[in-house]
Amino acid sequence: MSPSPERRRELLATAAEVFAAQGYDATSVRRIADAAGMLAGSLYYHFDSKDSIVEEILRGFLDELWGRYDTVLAAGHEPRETMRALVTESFREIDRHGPAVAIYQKESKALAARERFAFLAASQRKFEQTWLTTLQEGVAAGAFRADLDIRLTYRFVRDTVWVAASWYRPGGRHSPEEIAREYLAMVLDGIAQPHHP
Amino acid sequence: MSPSPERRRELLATAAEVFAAQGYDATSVRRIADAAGMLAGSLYYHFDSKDSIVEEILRGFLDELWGRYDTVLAAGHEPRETMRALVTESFREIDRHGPAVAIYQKESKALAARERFAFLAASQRKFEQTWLTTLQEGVAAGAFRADLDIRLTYRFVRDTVWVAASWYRPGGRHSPEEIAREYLAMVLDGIAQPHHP
Amino acid sequence: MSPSPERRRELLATAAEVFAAQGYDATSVRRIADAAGMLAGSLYYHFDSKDSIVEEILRGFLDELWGRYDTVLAAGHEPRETMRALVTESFREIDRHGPAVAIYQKESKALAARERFAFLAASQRKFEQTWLTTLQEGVAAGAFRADLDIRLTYRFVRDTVWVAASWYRPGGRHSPEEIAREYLAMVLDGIAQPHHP
Amino acid sequence: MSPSPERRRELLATAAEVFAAQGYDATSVRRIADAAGMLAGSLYYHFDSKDSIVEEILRGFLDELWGRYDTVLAAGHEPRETMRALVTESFREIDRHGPAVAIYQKESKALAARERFAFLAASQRKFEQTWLTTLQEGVAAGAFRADLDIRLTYRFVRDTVWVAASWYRPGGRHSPEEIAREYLAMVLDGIAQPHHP
DNA sequence: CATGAATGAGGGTTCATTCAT
DNA sequence: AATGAATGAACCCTCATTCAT
Repeated sequence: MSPSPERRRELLATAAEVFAAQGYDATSVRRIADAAGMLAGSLYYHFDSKDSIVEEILRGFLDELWGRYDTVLAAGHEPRETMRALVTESFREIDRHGPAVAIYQKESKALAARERFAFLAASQRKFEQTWLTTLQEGVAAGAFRADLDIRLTYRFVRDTVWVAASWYRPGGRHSPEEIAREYLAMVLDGIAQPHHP
Repeated sequence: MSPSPERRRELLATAAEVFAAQGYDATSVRRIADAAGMLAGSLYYHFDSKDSIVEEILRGFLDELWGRYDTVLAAGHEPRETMRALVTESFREIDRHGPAVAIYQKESKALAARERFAFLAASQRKFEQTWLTTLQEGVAAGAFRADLDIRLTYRFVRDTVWVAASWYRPGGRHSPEEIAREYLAMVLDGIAQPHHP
Repeated sequence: MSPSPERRRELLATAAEVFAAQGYDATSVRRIADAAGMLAGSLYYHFDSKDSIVEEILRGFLDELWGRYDTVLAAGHEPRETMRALVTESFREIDRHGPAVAIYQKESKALAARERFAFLAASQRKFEQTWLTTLQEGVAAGAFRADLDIRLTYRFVRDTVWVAASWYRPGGRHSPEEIAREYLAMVLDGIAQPHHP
Repeated sequence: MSPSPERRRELLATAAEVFAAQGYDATSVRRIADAAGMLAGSLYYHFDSKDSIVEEILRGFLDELWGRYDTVLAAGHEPRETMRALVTESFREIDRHGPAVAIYQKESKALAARERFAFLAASQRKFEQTWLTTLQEGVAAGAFRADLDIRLTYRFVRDTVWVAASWYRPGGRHSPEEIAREYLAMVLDGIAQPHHP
């Protein structure tokens, strides 16, 4: 539609930041336009609607994420390594597209109920499948404890990873790889001192 | 203020469910009134404003929660037991007031910026203090690994616990105590099989 | 309707004060009820509606006023004395029912357009008639200047008298009779020093 | 703010007429929009709020008025001439901005209590100062009667001048200068035939 | 590309009024 | 006589969206 995809990308980045900071419903189109240095009406030259803006933000994020996830999964690692790679890619995604992830984390549940955002529900199902499979295979292979409640563990893992988007700031003290390592250490081996009485 | 606290409590429960399901900003006062079987204007006989409704929901939740937390902390357990008790109380609170916790989890960041909701920021600081202290004492006592990044661990723990409010349904397959146990097993001892190569 | 006319009169006095202080439209029924120490709905035991309250206030004021005016007019004084008596009665009315007069002064123009308040327009016409006649007779009798613009003078006189209700406080430094005397001195003989060059 | 001051001025004139006719509180924003041939919401493209509309109307009126008053006062006339000039300017202002003056006359007392409209109270104080000084100097110079009650006279003069806005119609039988002359004749020399027994 | 001006729906809220108790 | 609770209409205002320029 618009002849300048760069301007589009700039506007999407601006919108994502505002959406992430204030919430989708609480953010007015005018607020985004202000941040972009234009009038509200002018945004409609670039986008069809407010909905289409979040949609594009979320699709962009999920497309990129699944590109990386699929590469990881196609590599056919053993479960522990698969988990490590998925978690690392997730934190990298937070590093690259923090606002988009924050929007996904906060708004996707409400948005997914609407037809336009059915892709969110689809992605979520695929996500769940991926993790459940990985965890099950890990248990089967003896890499993970045999007494794990797989669904519960999946939920904990999923939430902790994404919720990091709400506090992570790029360029801060920890690189995404460091955070991933720390997180995996906690989840895999626990925070308790092993042979403590 | 209003001499019928029962009706108030009913209305607060109704409002909490709607807020939790749709988000605070996306929920109109009319929507709440519908769910309560009355007209929008009638809500204003019981409450001053939409803001005052969430405020009361959140204050009620935090007051009860801190009552229990303070009891735990006053008991002077060793760090591992303190952690166990705090996590268990948290899941119990989710069991009792799921919607309130979900609202807290999703909206408190945006709300806390407003003067009216300064108590949210205060509670958050106290929360952080409590966990950081518990973790530090645990490390000092040799109960937790010496190489923990305390702040990072705090964030992971905090988020995973509260985010459970978004999927937990009371009366489901798992009691809050079971979920707490499972969660603690994961966080304390990890999900990895201990002596796996 | 109500078996206690005293309570009614109290309530009317209270309402008149609030209406005078804040304006009819800006005053809510609840505000009046607050001032009377009851709930808004309870007022409807005594009165049919908000309109009926002002109506009763204004009718009471005009009935009393016209009672006095009619007595003055029936006395058949010469024009100057008639004017003096009318002005004095007006300031006495302000002294007795200041709030009612203030309401009349501020709201009657807007209210008079409505059928229910047609008596206001009727009173205004009678008022105008009375003053025009008095002034004309005064001119004819040589008591007032021959070159007066009667209608203009009527308007000035009418407005200045009633507008005093907006600042007059009973029990203040000036009695209504004093104010009337001062006012008449100004209007009849002017404020200028007679033989000033 | 808005780059089309003409439209703004048109809308302000329309709003002033409606406010003057019905009263500020009794006038809905929708009513103004109707009179302007647009929808209620559209007014908010031009103005921040209903309050800001009256504010701009009243500020415009007072700014212009004080511009003229200050010129008169700076000329250093003798008291009688000052009074004549002030009254004449007042009626001219009514001629030019009748609705604004009518709003000022009817609503300023209630509005002045609010912080936003503090400039009304300030103007009123300056107004009072100006008239009291003029009258006092007139008495001192022997131009006005020595036995005048200055404050009382000020109130009468102030009210009669402004209250004329409630009946004056531009383009009618009397020019503002004629009305001023008639008014001054009454106030200065009285309406009584001088040597009447 | 962007603006200026408007629309129409819906937002939170207030209010006069009603009525069973 | 008065309360407690509710109604329904209207209020001021915000918002996503449109479109001629």
